[in-house]
Amino acid sequence: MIEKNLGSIKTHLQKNGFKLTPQREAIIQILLEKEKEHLSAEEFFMCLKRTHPDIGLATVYRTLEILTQLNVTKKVVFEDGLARYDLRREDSSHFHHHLLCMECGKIEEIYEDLLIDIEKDIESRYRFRVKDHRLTFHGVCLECQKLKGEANE
Amino acid sequence: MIEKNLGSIKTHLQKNGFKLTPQREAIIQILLEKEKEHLSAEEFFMCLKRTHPDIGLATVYRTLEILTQLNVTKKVVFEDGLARYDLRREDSSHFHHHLLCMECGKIEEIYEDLLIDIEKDIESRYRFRVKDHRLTFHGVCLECQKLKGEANE
DNA sequence: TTTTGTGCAAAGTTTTTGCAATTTT
DNA sequence: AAAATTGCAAAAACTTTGCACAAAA
Repeated sequence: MIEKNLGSIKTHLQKNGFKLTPQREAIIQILLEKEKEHLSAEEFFMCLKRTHPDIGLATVYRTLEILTQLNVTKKVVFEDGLARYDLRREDSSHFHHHLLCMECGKIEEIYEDLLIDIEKDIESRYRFRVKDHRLTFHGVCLECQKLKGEANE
Repeated sequence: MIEKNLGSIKTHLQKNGFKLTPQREAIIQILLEKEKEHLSAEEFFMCLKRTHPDIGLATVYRTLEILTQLNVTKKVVFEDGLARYDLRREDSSHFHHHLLCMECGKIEEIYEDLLIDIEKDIESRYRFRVKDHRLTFHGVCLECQKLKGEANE
């Protein structure tokens, strides 16, 4: 339902009774531009400084909260405790996982649904209605493996 | 390697050059007692108040950090941003996932490795050396489904 | 014109740190 | 005795909130 373009997100906001402000638009713009990054509120704020020097950090937080509520973004918190906001690819599905390098801190994204069968299994065996998930693999990325001169096990 | 009993964790601490203090012992005790809960540092602190009224919150944080470093505990952060510390079942494996109810906030644990094949796949296709993972399903637990009078879809 | 949103500053939370005193080994 | 650990209070880091003013519908 939600496409990853400015227009549809704007429409979606309005349909839900939210007003369209330049600040919100700018934040959505960043979201689309930096789709593969995993920006924190502070980082959004920094990105916006150039084009919107007057925007307040509180507005960034408030907007990201609305977008998360509207299922446009997904709030993800890793073990550092920082909240990050990722654009959701589609509305109903949730194919989106992370590979977090323990050496350099880099975060890669994976866009595959690895969990379809597992979710079905959880639903039937635990009688838990699954709506979403968070899956992150912690490990060492290829670059850091090379740097450490690791032999392939 | 690490068993879930006080003695072995104490030995493990000592082997790694950490001293054995009553505070640390008390924290490990709570960890073992409340194994199925997902206590934050503050909650550990509260639990300890009765038996160790003089313990400082900073000590709780410091000890939990050491235990995490030694792979005795696993730090888990959900979307509320609060750090929680779970006892690891075993040292090398990592069979431990969560079901987080979006209605009542309850956290259930699952002790099955659902991800063995997926991890192998990630290792070979992304060349990412997987060391650990975090998997949480967000959804509605059975009790809340009943409360809401949901029909089974 | 009514309602919602904004920026700012202040307050709230959670976690970390510096340091003198204390405890472990 | 030497080294590590503790509690406390202060600081840091991140996020939320109150409010008067501004902007959108």
